[in-house]
Amino acid sequence: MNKALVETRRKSDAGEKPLPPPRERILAVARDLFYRHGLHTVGVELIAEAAQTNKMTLYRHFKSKDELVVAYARDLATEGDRVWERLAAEYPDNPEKRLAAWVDHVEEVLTSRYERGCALANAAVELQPGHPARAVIEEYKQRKREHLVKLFEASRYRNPEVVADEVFLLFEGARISIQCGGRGPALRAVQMLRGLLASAARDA
Amino acid sequence: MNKALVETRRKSDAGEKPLPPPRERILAVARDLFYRHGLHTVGVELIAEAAQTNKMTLYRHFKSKDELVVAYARDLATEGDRVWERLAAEYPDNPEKRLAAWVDHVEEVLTSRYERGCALANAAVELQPGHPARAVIEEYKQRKREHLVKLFEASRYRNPEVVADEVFLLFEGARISIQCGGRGPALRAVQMLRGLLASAARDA
DNA sequence: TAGTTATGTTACTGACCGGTAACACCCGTT
DNA sequence: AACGGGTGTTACCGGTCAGTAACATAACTA
Repeated sequence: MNKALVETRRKSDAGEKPLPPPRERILAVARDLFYRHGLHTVGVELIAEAAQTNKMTLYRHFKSKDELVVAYARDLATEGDRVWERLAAEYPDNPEKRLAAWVDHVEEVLTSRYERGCALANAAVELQPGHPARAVIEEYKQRKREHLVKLFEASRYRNPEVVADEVFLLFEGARISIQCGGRGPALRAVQMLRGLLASAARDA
Repeated sequence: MNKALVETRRKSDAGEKPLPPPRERILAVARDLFYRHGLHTVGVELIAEAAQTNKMTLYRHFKSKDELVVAYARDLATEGDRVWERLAAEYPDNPEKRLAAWVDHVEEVLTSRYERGCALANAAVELQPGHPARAVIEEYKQRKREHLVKLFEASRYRNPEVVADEVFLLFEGARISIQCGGRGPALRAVQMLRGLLASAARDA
């Protein structure tokens, strides 16, 4: 009995829903494994098998492991961007509500039981300075900060850049602290954020 | 000509100062290389050679690479503890000055050109949850937070735990952000810290 | 000087991992 | 029915790396 037959039957059998294309499966698995175990400890073969495929197919979609890592980073970055798009769509004319909704989102992230820090920051730690994925990561973080600055501007905070940086640092600190500093400080970050939004100086 | 002779002569020659014992050299080199390039990308052989010794001697002092990593973490942790001891010795009766001196120290760290994030946090990112070095790291971060809490208590801040957490998170966020978010927010962290110390509610 | 301990040297193993070749197979299209 | 693109399978290469064995040599001590 050929393994290929088994897999194939699985795909075309009536009861089973068809799998997404291999590239998507690989990226999905990479997101999970890279995040949970780190980039260096997870091999391509493991990813391929967990994605119910094999190394060859993986290498037909990604020229190298490094490129898979870049795709991984891009995937995370676009997902992060989508959060901001969603917030903008939900509250197109109310930056303050958008801000509050963002904090709610932050709360969800920080209280998730699976939180192991920001996946992009973790990846940056593991990658040499010249690695192509680092550009993706740094651009994303820049965008994120810019989103915050604009939101504070639109909400008429008096020092939008300063407040944005403070919020940015609190969030980043909270995420990294969950991994190695205990949950205590991180859980308090949310109420700090809310307090900061409420008390920072604003123009009328 | 034997390489051993060269090394030996180097040690006993008049002009050259004697090297510290191998274990110290290895740890010193490990600190440098692990920090700059990460735990996984640096091999034991590279460390041994950079420490002007060899793999065998390394393995006579450290049972395994994992144990070397633990020693590395311990080394970093004790150095961090020494900062607090130094501050306590310099200002034994003035917690406010100790706090200000700590912020000065933070400023030095954050503005160093070689900053690549907190070495212990970076290590935690690279290590599986069960790794023995993680306990070292987590205990250190706990101690650090406790130091801050006590300092804020002694300085009669009204909510020492809250302020300590905020300061802690700002610092952690700043360090990680230097690596992947640009220096902008991180550099602003110091003035935020000073502002926070000045404006937080206090008794008396 | 003899003996012991720490270190240097060389060479090796065994495992893992990134990446590739060659071929067989399935499926949709024409 | 023939074709072609995407996929599965197996086996392999070359390199790297953690860890060890065995022996030689230095440094220290009694």
